[in-house]
Amino acid sequence: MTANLGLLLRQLRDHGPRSRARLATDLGLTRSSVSALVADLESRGLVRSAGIERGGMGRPGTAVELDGRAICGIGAEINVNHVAAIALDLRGDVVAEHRSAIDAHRLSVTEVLDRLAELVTRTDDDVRAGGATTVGVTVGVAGLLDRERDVLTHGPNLGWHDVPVGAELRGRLATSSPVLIDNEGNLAAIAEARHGDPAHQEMLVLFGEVGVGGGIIAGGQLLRGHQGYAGEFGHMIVEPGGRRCGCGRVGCWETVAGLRALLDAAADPDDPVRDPALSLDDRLTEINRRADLGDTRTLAALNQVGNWVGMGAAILGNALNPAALVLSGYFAGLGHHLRPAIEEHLQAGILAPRAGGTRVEFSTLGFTAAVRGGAAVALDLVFDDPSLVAPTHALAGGAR
Amino acid sequence: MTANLGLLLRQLRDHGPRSRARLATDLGLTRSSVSALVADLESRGLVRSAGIERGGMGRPGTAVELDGRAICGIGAEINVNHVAAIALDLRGDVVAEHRSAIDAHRLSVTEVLDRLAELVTRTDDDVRAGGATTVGVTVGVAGLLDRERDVLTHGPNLGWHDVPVGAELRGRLATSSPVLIDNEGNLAAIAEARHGDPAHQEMLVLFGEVGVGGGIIAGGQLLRGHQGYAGEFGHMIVEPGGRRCGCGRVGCWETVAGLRALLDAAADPDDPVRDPALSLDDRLTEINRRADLGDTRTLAALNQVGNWVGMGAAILGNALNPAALVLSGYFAGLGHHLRPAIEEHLQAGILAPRAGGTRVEFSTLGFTAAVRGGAAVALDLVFDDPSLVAPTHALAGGAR
DNA sequence: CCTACTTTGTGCGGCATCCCAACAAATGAG
DNA sequence: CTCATTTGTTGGGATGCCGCACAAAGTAGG
Repeated sequence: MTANLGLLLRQLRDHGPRSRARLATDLGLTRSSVSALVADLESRGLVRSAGIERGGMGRPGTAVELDGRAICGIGAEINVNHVAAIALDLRGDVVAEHRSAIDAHRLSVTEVLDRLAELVTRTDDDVRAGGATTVGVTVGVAGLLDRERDVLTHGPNLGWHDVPVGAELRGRLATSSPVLIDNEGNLAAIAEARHGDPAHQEMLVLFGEVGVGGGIIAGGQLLRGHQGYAGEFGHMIVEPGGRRCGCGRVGCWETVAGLRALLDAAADPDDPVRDPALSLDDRLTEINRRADLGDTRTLAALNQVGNWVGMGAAILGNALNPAALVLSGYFAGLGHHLRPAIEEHLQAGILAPRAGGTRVEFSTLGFTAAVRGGAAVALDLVFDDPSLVAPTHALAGGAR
Repeated sequence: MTANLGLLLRQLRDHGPRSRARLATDLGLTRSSVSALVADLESRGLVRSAGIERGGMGRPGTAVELDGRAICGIGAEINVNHVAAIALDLRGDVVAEHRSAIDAHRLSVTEVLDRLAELVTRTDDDVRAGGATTVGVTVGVAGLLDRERDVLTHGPNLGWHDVPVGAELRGRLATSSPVLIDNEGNLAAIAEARHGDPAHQEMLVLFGEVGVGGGIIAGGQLLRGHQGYAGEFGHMIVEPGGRRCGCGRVGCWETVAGLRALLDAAADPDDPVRDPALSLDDRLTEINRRADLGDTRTLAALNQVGNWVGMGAAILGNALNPAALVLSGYFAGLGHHLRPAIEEHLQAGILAPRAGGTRVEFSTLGFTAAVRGGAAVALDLVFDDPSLVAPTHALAGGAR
């Protein structure tokens, strides 16, 4: 069984370096089994020794830690304003990162895919230059995917329909490693789950940009739903008879909690913070500045959006009872000013006492969450079955 | 590894009797392994031969099926109007059933628990009389549970607070088998998942009574959330500034989709369909009768409730993308008249094309869903680890 | 400094589980 | 009646894990 190999690797990822003896008690295995497993993983270059670990009486242990030098996973992203790619090693450290600003509405599908393929190729070259191997590529796309047919069926924000992103990219990359496609919000959720407190096996991630998406982490794993459409929080109808949404319906959550709703309330149309030509980070910084100075209109807008975010989050909190509500994307950048309204509505709207123990957290990953999640999905191939990585030294046994 | 033992048992449960060869291809094992596993399970009395299975060329196979005679699981329920217990065998067939009408508001906690314990004891006696063994008891309660401390913390409908239901019942039962407690709506969801199409590994169950509860089935398993409070759909706030709810808040879903909302809209206060002394089944039958006759007030009330049910379900559908939306409890009894409004709002409110493939179904389990789910949870102990059941014949190997 | 004790990591025999290959059994096709 | 096909069983072998014993490397205390 190769299962315990992955189990051990995950334990090191989620809880950091530790001795073989500690691993044995943590995983319910014997020390001898762990020794054998560690030797196997070491021969594949996935773990290494990390110095002596003193602790009280008895012989000190030699800590084992993840070794990031052997393999990498690549995550990529196609968004309205940019394409990007990142490579993470087994430890989750950034090995390479490339990003390119685009305007998806002015470029053809082919051109966008060409750009992305170039970024991924450059990233893969960086990985190889470092002596590592890429085990997989996962591309996040803003839209609804048919993961069985490997096609982006509806990408309203991109203006794309029925694009076989995976196949197109595979053709351009000429790589042997698997190329997967996934939903942008889902990947962001995976990244937050990896990056946050590992005790939070149940979390709800809200990713705010122009739209509002996200993902549900249940039992430590992403909840995808029947056709992979789970997490389309932005289109929950929370205000019947409210504003019209880009999706054609009326009263969707993202019409009151999305970036546009905030900007409409906070600034006049000719205000620079509403200029799409400026970088989003700069615009958010300006909004924060105004709020810090006590500008009433800005504060009112933030309060209003925070109220709506909290209301929607409370609905989801009653349904899902997450341990943490992670706010990512533009929500994170304005977290300080949004928190009071969000927490107030969460407390008020959730049945369970003290909001069911749901903590409100703001992401520190910024807008790289989606690509990081993509890389994590690629790396999961190895965490699921470490025997995929061939042994390097001619040491112990063959590759299964 | 005992894992494949349970895997095989589940396969038989979910997909019916089949030959060893078929099991081998289904599960990705070899025929020889399956033979050994079946022999093991047979020695424990969990499976048996079920005649010859002809199919085309070659030697016919001997089908293997679940054997219900060895063990049973017991499910029980504490509700405002009744306590109940049921015993299901491994096949899911009803072996014994007992029910007792009560009024929880007029009885003390002790009296209610005494009543329930008596029902469970009688059910267990029936199981034993049939020559079977009870492997576990699961009690469903209408309220919020702290499953770690094994306590019902908040049961507003029952008027209970901080009652250690599990411990109290264990004291009264003097049985060695484990006694678990769980949320009523969650257990109903589990029962629906077992009873419905096994392909529906992702489903959303709404259980309507005075309150509205339910559960989320994701990946074939119940989603419990951080503290086990997931599925409290009734208290999602869908109508800010709406009606006051029993929970103290305003605009909860169950104030517009619960039984009381329907009755308020459909009948005057002195109408017999609003008489709590009459059985709920009879009152629902009367409502159906009026609707069938075309009574405009009744139809309008059903339409209005159906609209709210559909709206709430659409919110959850966007978040969860289930394969099926199962309506249970009083929704099921009025399914015929509720369906059009529900489906209309589901189609309108879900972003994914054709509502993400979510089918609307009405439960056929009636108000027994919760107890059946409880029994199923108890039986899961065996499906998780069939080696818990000691071999009966002095045949092959010891019990691990 | 030396001994007793504690904890870590490794080597070896044994057991359980599963796969592979071969073979007997039961049936349909010709 | 013979052959092809599929099923179920048997025995040999590989693998992964456990249990146990033992060496290694430290602390505590005299």
